[in-house]
Amino acid sequence: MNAADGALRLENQLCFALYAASRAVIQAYQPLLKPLGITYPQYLALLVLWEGGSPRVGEIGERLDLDSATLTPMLKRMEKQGLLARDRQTVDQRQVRIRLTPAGKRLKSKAVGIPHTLACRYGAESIRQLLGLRDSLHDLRGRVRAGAPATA
Amino acid sequence: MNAADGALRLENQLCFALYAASRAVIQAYQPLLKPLGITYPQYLALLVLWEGGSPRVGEIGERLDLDSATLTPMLKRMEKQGLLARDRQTVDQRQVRIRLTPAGKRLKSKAVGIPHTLACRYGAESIRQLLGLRDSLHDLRGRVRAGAPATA
DNA sequence: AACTAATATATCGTATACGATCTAAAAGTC
DNA sequence: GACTTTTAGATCGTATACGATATATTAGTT
Repeated sequence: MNAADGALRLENQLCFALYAASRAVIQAYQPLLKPLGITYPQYLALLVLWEGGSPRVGEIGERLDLDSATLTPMLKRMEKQGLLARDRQTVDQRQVRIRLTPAGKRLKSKAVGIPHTLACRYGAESIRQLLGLRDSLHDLRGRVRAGAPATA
Repeated sequence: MNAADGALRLENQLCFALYAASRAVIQAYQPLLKPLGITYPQYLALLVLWEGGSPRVGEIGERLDLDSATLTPMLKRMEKQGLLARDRQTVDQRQVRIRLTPAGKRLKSKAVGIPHTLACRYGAESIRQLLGLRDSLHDLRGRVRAGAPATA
């Protein structure tokens, strides 16, 4: 019943609110992604690829904040599903470019309705609120990451 | 370049803002949790246990939104580390109660400073903003979960 | 009491995450 | 040009998540 109890209470933690909300939203995507045969992280990778171009593994990683330890196996699974191809470059043989197959490109048309469907499921009073929340989260991420390097 | 492109742009997605911010914040916890020898989900379970009592696996799961498939292995790891004990009840042999060992209780004193340290790392202009963000996230989680049952 | 339904965990399989390390190739240096 | 450093991915080990199923036990029904 001391002061620390309030500070350590689960529901008071911003981190838990984030963790729980993130998982809840990802679960809300499941019924929409299952018909497409993809997982939520795969959907994020496809969002990057649908924007065009043939990014390298590392470029996708920069967008999603994921490293090759996560991306390489995931991209290989997507390759096996026929959604994309992984081409090791000849100019710089360290690099691997990712490009969508026709099947991967076709999925985009099936996905266009997803953001709107989810926006409805968010059930917010106003879109503006959701946009504000989104921007606050991007800000928070930036501040937390900025504070990360102990050498700064 | 049609309207759908904006809707499918990665940075426009609230879900991605959540996903990325959640992972960034969890990573910010790592340097603080490593000295305690625990992971972030284990820290969340300890927050529940430090509140007192000997909750069942399912009760911890209700608080954290996690099921036994995730909790049972995690709690077993924590048991092996000597942080807690898993007692199958004799009254109802299906139930397993979790109670902290002295070592598990001692960890609390090492953790009391963590929320404050993180609050600083969030680098927000005001605490009020962070509290507002936290509450918005809890609201969002409630709305998304409420919309989940397709039979409702 | 025998049978059925519901409940509480546990287990299994698959897919992330991520720190640490490995490998190969490119870049920089003397 | 041989040597060192850096870089891009890949691999390994461990720890979550979570849908699906299994197991054991209790509750409910007739």
